[in-house]
Amino acid sequence: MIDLKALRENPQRFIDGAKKKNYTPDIDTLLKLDEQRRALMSEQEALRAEQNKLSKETGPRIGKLMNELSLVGEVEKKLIKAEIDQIKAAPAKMKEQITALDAQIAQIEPEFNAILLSIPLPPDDDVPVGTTSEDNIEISRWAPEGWDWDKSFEQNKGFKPRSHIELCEMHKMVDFPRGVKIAGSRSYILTGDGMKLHQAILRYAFDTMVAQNGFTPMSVPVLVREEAMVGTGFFPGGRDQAYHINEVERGGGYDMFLTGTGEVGLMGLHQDEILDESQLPLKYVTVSTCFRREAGAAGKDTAGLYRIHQFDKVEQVVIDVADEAKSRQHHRDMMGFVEQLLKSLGLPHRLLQCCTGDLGVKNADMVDIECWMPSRGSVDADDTPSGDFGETHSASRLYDYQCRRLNMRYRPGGEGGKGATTFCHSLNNTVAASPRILIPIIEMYQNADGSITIPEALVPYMNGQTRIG
RNA sequence: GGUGCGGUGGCUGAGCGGUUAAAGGCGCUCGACUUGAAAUCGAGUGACUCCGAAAGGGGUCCGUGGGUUCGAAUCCCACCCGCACCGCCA
Repeated sequence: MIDLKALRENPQRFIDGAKKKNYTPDIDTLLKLDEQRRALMSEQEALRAEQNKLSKETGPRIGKLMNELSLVGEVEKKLIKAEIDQIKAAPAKMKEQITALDAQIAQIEPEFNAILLSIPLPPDDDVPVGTTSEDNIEISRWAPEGWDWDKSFEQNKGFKPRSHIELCEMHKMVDFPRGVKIAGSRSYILTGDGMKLHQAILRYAFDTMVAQNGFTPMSVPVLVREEAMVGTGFFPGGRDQAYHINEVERGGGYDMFLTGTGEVGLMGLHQDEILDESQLPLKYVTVSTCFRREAGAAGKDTAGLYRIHQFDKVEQVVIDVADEAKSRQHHRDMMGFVEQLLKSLGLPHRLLQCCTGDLGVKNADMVDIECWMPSRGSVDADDTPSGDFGETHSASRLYDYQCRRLNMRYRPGGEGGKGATTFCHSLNNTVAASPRILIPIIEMYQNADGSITIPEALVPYMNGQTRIG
């Protein structure tokens, strides 16, 4: 959520920001509603103040009279009752007005909140302006020794690549038909070495974050309440992307949603808390199953392990003080951890600075990391794919947008600090999402005969196995 | 699923119709004592929001939402969450 005060002071900044991101929130209406709402509220507050003052004066008086009532005779009783009624009349009138104002405010509120929640965080000024992912800008790329970016896979390796789909079938690593039989389109079953490799990469990524990079390991719920989805900024915008467990319809108290990333659980941890500055930064890592409806992606990437409804992901999250420089440093660090991991796996990859149009509501800045996937890209006359990058990671910097929604604050000023409570900054980044990351691993480590060499770093996680097929 | 109890400030915990933003304790801040520290003593210390340059003032908040009442943390209803015991299942 954006800062309403900041919006009042400088609406243009948010109008421009939304435009750069290709969003069209009705900011004018919001400002109007905000003004109306505040006018009504201060009117109501004035009445309340008067009411409070009055009841402070008359309250004890009524109490005293009520007491006397039981002690006196019939004649006095009548007199006292009359006095009580008189005293009661004044605040009763005020109550009517207050209730009426209440109703007016309640009428404004739903639209007001809906617009406020939908206003995107303006992108940072150093984020390139653009409309689609086409406008993203490559920052850097890396490949292991022996890989020449100017040459095709065949020229590099001396043989034509097989796609991960072919390779998985060859070695019985994935059973697509049965996955579809059980769970429908975009479903799969990892089998044998496929499942082993999947577990190996997840465990390797997770262990690295914990043991080398100092992250605290956590488990998280993947079935969550709506508040967690709204709080982390995925709702209302991304409602279509989440599976919805309709518990209310069958008599339950509330509906639930399957999370599309461990970020929801990790960020939800400290919802509504005031943290001690000395606790920060919090660095969490989790591995969780992720669910995505892929609504709107019909017909896109239908084959293989690239775009699927369910996968597992190691996710890193950092929560720290509201300091832009620190946030930027965390962002770099978190990307560094991924690069380190990809280098240790020998996977060619690049960093892409996402343009404003590709950011989504909650990000001020986002960098995607893409691995080279030989089976992607265009196909030549010979039916050989050109290879292309495929997104495997996404590193987001959100300032306080998410923590504001989650009401996650800290007290600045050192131990037990005395400063005004401040919303934290948050960041998140993928560490490894599998099976998608199996695509570059399998395809880049294939040999001419179709066998697959296990990347050295994963061998310990494969019980010493060095080869598939 | 059944029964019982409970959800109050950064934490703990009292209050159970008006004098309650809410005792006490812990924590924290400042001060005194001390060579320094600990201990001790004294003072202070909720969040959010509106108006204001500030000083200051107003309002809201005792799980959430309704209701009763002139007035609700306190009474009533619904829901959410937690704990204990029983039952059932792993």
